[in-house]
Amino acid sequence: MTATAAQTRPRKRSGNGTARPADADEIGLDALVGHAGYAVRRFQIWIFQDFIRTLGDVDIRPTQYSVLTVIGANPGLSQMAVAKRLGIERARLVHLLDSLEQRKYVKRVKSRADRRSHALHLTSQGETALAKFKRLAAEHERHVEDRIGKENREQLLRILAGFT
Amino acid sequence: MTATAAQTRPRKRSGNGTARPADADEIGLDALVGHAGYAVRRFQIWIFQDFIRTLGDVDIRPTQYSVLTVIGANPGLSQMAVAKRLGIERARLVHLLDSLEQRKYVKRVKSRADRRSHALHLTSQGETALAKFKRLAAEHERHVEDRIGKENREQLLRILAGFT
DNA sequence: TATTGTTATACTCTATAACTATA
DNA sequence: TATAGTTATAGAGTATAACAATA
Repeated sequence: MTATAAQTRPRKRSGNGTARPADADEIGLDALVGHAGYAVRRFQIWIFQDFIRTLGDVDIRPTQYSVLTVIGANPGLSQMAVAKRLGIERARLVHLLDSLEQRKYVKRVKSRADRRSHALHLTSQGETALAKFKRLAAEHERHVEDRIGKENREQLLRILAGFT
Repeated sequence: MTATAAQTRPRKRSGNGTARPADADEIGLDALVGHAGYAVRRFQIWIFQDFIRTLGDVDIRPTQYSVLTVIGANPGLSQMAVAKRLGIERARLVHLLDSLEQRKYVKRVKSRADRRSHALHLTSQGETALAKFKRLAAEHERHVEDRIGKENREQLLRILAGFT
C-alpha cells in the first residue's frame, strides 16, 4: 500500500491514563493518509459547507440546487427520471419536491401519456430564482478555486468526470 | 464560469405533461457539470459504498475505521482530541465509541492527569482486528485505483492533501 | 468560568418496505 | 405483474443545547 507503512508505529504517549493533553495538530493519521476516501470525504464536507454558507441567504442546499438545475434544463421529466439521474432515492425526492413546490419553484403536472407519473417543470418564479442560485453557485465555485487552485480544480473535474 | 454556459437552454421535451418517457442517460446536467462539489459528492458516495461492501464481512464503516486507526496510532488520546482531529462531533463520537467498546475493540481508561477525560486505547483484540481491517481497506483502495487509474488516484491525494 | 464526556433533540440523508393507482 | 408516486420506518450523520463532574 502507498502511505500506510510510513507511520504505523504508535508514537509514545502513555501506557496508562496519565498522558499529556494531546496537541490536536500533532496527531498522526497513519493509514488514513493513503486513503483517497478519507481526503475526498473531508473535502466534500468542506465544499458543502461553503456551498450552504454561500447560498445561505436564499436557503438552498446542494441537493435542492441539483434538482432545480436538472428540471430547469430538462422540463417535463418524471420524478423517477430525475431520481435516477441524480442518484437520489425516489422516496426522498418526494419530500424534496414537496418543499420546492411549497416554495413555488417547481410544479408537478399530471402526465396524460402515463397517468401514474408527474411531469416536472419550473414555475416562472422558479426560473428567476434558479438564475440567481446559479450566480451564487458560481461564486461558491470560485471559493473552491481559491482554495485548491485553478489547475487543481480542473484536474479534479477531469478525474471525476466519470462519476457524474 | 467554466462549464455553465455550455448547455443552459432546455432541450425540448414537452410544454405540458405529455412527454415521452425520458431516457435516463440523455438527461443533461447543465450547470452541475462545472461544479466540483457535484462530482466530488458522487465520487464520495461511490467510494464509501465500495468501502462498506469490501469491509462488509467485518462490519466496519469508514468512520469506525478512521477512529480505530487514529486511536491505534496514537494511544492515550482523549475523546476530544480524536473528535477534533477527525472532524467528528464529540457527541457523535460518544456513540461510536460505545459501539466499538461493546465489540471489545477499544477501551476507555480514566485519565488521572485530567479526571474529566478518558484515555483511549485499542484492546489486544482491537489491535488484531485493526490489522485485518487495514488489509481490507487496502483492497478497497485498489478498487479505487482500478476505477480511476493509478496516476489519477495519486494526483487526487496530492490535490486534497490539505483537507486531511 | 471553561472544558470533558454525556444525554437529548431536530433535521438531513440513505435504505427499505409497503401501499395506491395506474400500466 | 410491474412501475410511479407516496407514506412510513430505521439507521447514519450533522448541528445544537444542556447537564454533571472536574479543571
